[in-house]
Amino acid sequence: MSDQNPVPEKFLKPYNPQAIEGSIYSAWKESGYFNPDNLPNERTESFCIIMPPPNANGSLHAGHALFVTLEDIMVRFARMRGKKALWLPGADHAGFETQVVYEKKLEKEGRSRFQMTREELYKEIWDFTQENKSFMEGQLEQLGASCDWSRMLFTLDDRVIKTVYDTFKQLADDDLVYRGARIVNWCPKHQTSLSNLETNAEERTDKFYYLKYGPFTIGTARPETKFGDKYVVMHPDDERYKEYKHGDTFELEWINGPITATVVKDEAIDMEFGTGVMTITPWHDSTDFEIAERHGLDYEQIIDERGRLLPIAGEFEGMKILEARDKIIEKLEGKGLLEKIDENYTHTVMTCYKCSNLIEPQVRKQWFIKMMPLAEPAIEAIGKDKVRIITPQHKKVALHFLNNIQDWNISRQIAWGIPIPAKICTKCDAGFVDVEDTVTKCADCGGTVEKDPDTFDTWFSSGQWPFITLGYPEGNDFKTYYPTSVMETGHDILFFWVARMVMLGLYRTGEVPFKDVYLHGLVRDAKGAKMSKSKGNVISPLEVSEQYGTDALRMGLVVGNTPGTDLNLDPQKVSAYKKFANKLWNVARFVLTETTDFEFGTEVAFASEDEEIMRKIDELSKELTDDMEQYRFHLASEKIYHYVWHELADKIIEDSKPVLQGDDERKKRSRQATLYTLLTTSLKILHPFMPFVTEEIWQSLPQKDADMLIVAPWPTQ
RNA sequence: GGGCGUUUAGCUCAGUUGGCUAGAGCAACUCGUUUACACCGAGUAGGCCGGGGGUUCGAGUCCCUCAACGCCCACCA
Repeated sequence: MSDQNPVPEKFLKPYNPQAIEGSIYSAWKESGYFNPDNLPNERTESFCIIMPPPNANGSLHAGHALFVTLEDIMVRFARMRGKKALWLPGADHAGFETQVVYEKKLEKEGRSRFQMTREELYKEIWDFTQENKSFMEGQLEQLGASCDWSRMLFTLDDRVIKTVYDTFKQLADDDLVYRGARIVNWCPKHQTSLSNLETNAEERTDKFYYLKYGPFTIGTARPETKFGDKYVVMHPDDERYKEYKHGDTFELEWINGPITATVVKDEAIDMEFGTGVMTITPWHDSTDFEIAERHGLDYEQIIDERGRLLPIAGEFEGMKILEARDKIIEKLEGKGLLEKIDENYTHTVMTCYKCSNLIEPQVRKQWFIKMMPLAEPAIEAIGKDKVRIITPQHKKVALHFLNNIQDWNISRQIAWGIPIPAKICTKCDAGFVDVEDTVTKCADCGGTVEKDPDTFDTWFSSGQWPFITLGYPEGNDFKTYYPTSVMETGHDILFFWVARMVMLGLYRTGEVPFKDVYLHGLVRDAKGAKMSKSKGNVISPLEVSEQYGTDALRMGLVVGNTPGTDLNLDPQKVSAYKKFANKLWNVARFVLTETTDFEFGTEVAFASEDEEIMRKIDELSKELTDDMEQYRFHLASEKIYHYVWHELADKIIEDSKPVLQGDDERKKRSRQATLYTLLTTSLKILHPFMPFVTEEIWQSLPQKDADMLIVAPWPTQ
């Protein structure tokens, strides 16, 4: 046997991912092919994915590994199919999230953000994120992300801020921005307001107190808010209280002495609940706030931003609400105003999604965006599949959200974020949008103005990410790649991010930001439990990648993972795909060993059984292409796995042994050519899923149609 | 209180528009040191596809209903 195509020695040992992944990634990077401007051959059709920018505040977790895998599969597939394929990476400053992470770090060091100036804090968090950002880029590389690093963008880069300001100004000019005293979700620990989406509803069992309030009995779970209550509210149709008229006043003895109360009739009252009568605390309760707004009632702050009682509480001033509660009840009991206590009252309370502390609603002046005018075009786009959410259940959920959308509070009282370009009057508290920084005095009262100290909700800028990253309005990338092909992200941020990108994208550019939406689920542990540090079941994708190889990790994340549903990451499953990588390695070894004497470039007379074998892989390729176009990666990956192992290796190779060792030269040559084609085709269709091992094998092929597999033509091209 | 989803082999899950004699990985069992691979091969066992009803020549797949579990949204003091 002549040896014109020698088999590289590396094939004599089992496949070792750790030894080759780094150098393969470097080779791709140096090739420049991650940047679509450098791709070979003329490419007319463009393809673009904007990466959901990972938060620059820690390591990548399993969810990141999943999105990298899915998006990398899509972009590699598009690249091989001859498209101008761009995957644009980013890093997110992640406002509140990062500030919370940093505060914890400060806490560990025995420091606190409240002892620092905003500037000091900002500077420190900036350095912290920059460090994390480069760390994170290395981790994305480890996972094989074939994204275009030359277009990398950070969410606090100047270009981002400029575009965000332009959008804010346009919204203001269109009368879609207002500053209003509204009740907001206030977290006393984090000292900021939060959007509704940033709170959790938690069921709790608390005491429910029945208190004598003049001639009435009122029920409350929060006696500490009742100091200023001077309105007593009941349903207009409640027969029990028909003798009391709206506007009646009466004197009564209350916590800290006699007060005058006024009767209010409002339909918000549930006659079945408690006694059907309640007093209201408009400053600290959203229902109460709305009742007060409807009737033009007074409201007064009882609890400060730290969760302590204000002077109105008299002797209780300065106490934390929970400490005060029992003492207040004691006093009420002493005065004979406590009627009874229901010990097993269950209700839902709002908690901060980060610290789980009780949300203390507060009335504050905040910037809001009117959402209905923005939501309407988005409802149409999603309803008519101009933005096609490929999982029908999420389409329904998104439409439901948009149809019931409420105005969006975009003010955050934190340092880490994009400052709101606005001025506030120091005298009358009026607010003015001021992107050009030209407002010097109050237009209402002539008073002096100061910069608004608040920052934007981070999702306000993130919501503009697709068109910002592509350089709207003038950038060439915007013209080439917008609307982008697909947005792939976690279903948990459908409202936070996806819906807002659709609304703001349509608002700003008049076009949808992406044509398709692929939502993946939560990555859970092997048994389906949610990963958490406290449970100790967190699986680090980077460790898994080091142990089994990135290709195996990727297969473990994608095989059987139906779009939109949660996925269990099982190291045993990943281990199985490590074996598969080795299987492929040995298939390559076999084929290369058996074709050392094959003369490439000469005519082959194929035997009919070989034509049949090749027809089958062509069929498979077509089927896979269809699956991939329809985002059925979970099926495509499994089919390739099955083909390579149980068809190519178990059957075709086994059946080939006698042919290759036989003395029919024509048949042998035909089979050699066939096996070689099966190998190259398998490498191609497997490459989006297992990029490293396939590229490593490709580099050792004596005959190929592209220097690198990453740009090799897809079999059906 | 609304909405969405899940229920298929011991475990974790696939099963795309109804054609399935229901699959995969892991686990289990039997055999096998055949020069691609022991990170292996050949084979075996294991499921009234949550319950009930319906549509259909045909249902894991469509419709109704019940049950269990899960998720999301929501201002009951």
